[in-house]
Amino acid sequence: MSRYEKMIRINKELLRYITETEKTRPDHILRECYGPKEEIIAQGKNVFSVYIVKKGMIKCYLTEENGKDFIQEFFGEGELFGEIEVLNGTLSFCAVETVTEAEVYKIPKERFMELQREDVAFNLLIMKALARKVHYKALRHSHNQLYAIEDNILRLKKQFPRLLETIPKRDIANYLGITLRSLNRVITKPGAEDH
Amino acid sequence: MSRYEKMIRINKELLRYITETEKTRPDHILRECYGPKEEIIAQGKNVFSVYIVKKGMIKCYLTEENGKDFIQEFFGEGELFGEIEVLNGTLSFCAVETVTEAEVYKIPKERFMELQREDVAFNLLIMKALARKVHYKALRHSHNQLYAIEDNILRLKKQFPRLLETIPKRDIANYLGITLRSLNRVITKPGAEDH
DNA sequence: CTCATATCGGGACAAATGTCCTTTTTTGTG
DNA sequence: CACAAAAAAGGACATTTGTCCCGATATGAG
Repeated sequence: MSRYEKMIRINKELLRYITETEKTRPDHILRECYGPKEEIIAQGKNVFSVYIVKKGMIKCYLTEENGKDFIQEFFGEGELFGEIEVLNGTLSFCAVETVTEAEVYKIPKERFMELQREDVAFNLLIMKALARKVHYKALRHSHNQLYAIEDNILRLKKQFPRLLETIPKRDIANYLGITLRSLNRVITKPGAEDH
Repeated sequence: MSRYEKMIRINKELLRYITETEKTRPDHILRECYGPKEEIIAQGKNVFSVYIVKKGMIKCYLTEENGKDFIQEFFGEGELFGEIEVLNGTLSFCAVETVTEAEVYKIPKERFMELQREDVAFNLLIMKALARKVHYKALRHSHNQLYAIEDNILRLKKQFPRLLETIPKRDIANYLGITLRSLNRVITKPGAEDH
């Protein structure tokens, strides 16, 4: 693992905290359930709430003007989303869509901002979550850019051995910012023990 | 410009705030001056303070195990650094080094965390700064990955017309995660009016 | 001024990656 | 089951990008 975070992002601390908070002070903390492949946030639209994943896997991706998709992150338990747009008052620059069935906590933005001011512990958790995202993105971009596709795939498989059986190839390719063809070539390549 | 942020990051709001704060409540807000090409933070070391750029241009880059460098950001006036490591309690994953002469505000980490709790306005500014970084990195990574080198350079030149005369070629290449040779090829290429 | 050192520019070739297509397999739905 | 649609696999070729050079041109220290 070394210094790298797992491919599918999780945040146990935040999950624990929000679970607790929802039990003891459930004011305005909602819950929503989704089936697979449902869109939670659309690209280019207003974002009215901040979300924390309770269960399931969710992907966050953006479609470029040339039609290509790029997956920014896979969100797992405890991961946060929607906070960027709420904090900066911008439209969503990504689409957020479930991969598996999923359940999320949903906090309306006004309530979220209120919580930031009132609840110091929550505030710190959110700050840390943001800092982790920056850190993660920095390392990921650097790697993707500075190593060949093969190295990047090997790295992913080390972080997440069941990668190829769990996540559709197209998503993996979009996560790496490469074509499906290139992904297949590298996977099939002699020496790359599939399994 | 459209939805893209400038290449050299600035944060006027934060600069204004810290300037004001330093005047009226200068407790533990220090100032430091650097010449060009001085290292402010070393990769892999402890970070003891959070910094805000007062003046000058600073680069933030990381050296991969294969010896290649990747520039994460160019910091201009008001930009924040060191906060990731302080918040997460990790070692620096980047080196931070002045490009031009520069002056920075320096806040010891204990004082920074204290300010987070005490000063709601400052806290919100930092949260927003973090959210901006995530946003910026997301768009940048997506572009770099999904477009050809030529498009990426054109985009940079649109954001920052004096790019090629201001920043050394090697730095531009490291910022794009490409080789110097590839950069030169694209710049020289017929049709790419240099100027 | 002079030498050592960065920076710059580019030729020639190799390797990596993308594009375009076709085929097969799997999956989901009536 | 039958069919349409999605996912997977991969051939053939074009293009992009990297590697390894070498020479020219600044730039800075003594």
